[in-house]
Amino acid sequence: MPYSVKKHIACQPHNHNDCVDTAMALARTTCLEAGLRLTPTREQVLFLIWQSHKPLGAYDIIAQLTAHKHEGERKVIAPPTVYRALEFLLTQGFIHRIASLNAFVGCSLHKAEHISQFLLCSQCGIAIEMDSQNINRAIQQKADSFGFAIQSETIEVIGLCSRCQPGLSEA
Amino acid sequence: MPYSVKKHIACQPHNHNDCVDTAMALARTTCLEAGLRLTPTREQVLFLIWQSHKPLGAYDIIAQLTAHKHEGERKVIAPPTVYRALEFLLTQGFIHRIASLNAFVGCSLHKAEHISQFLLCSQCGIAIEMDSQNINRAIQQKADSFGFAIQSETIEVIGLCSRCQPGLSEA
DNA sequence: AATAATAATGTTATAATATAACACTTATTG
DNA sequence: CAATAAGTGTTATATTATAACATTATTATT
Repeated sequence: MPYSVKKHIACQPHNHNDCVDTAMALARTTCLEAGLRLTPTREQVLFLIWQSHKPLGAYDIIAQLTAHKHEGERKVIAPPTVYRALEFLLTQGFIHRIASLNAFVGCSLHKAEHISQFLLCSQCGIAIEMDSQNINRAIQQKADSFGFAIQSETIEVIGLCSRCQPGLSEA
Repeated sequence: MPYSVKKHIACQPHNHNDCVDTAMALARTTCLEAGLRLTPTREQVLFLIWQSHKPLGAYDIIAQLTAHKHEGERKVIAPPTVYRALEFLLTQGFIHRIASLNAFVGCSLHKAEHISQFLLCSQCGIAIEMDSQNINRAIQQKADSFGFAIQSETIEVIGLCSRCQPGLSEA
């Protein structure tokens, strides 16, 4: 691997618990400050999404919530419950929806904008969130040239991450 | 509207039959040269997609095929038939799938690459295909920096087209 | 604290999108 | 013309998402 290639945190060994903790803490703080309610359901859904290293489907979340329920609890989590939590988390910018995968992933940027730029590995499934001003500018420029007013963006680049390419397995 | 704003062909009054004819002719030629079969089903599906000014859902196509069948024909078009045709057309690059809409739209560029860049109007539904080398470069650059090998791209920018913005209705 | 208003969740049903599996037919090849 | 491959028909079902209405929990108001 060329020296100039930097590895995304998601592609390096790291203590993912820290990522999760940071994200959860940020969500709690943000909700507290904005007077929004990070209810147990919403918090659990956010946690499960963050804990996963890959984008998680809504029904995966349902399955995990059902599996992880406490002993003696009888409740079955139905789709609307999860989809409502997802909608809340999306609106707050805590997660992104990956349209090409019908799945959801934690937002690792602390911005309110509805811009979503991802590299998605077709082999291991990892999602690397980009934050490229060059991409933003290029898109803005092209949209301007058509008199098009941008509301939101879905940028999903499918390919092979550095770890999944033959001959690029070493750091 | 500022003078610098160019209008996409799709946003201008134009004889869309010409667009459709050109696209169909290109598909026929391409298939002929490549030894591929543009069967009646595939041709009909491509035609319906091109005829539509908005991205078309698979079940819209099924409905139209069923409605447009000739008198006396008894055949019911089932989902697999249409999805197979869609897969063929996608593979050949004759159409694109818009992931954020679960819909399909004709490819107005004559390139084999699996790059898909669209401006999608959230009001009128129009799909404007972009072909920006600046966007490509910016994405390629960012992908390179992560050692990520691009296979395909889904670039979908949602917003308001020039015709759907208040105060921008005149040419 | 009791009440009203609001927000969130539970529940049932169903809509919308997509594919698996196998049978059958049509086209192409040798 | 048989053998093979390619395409389609058919049935069933998987997957993703939402509508509609009842119930519970939270917050604000008397």
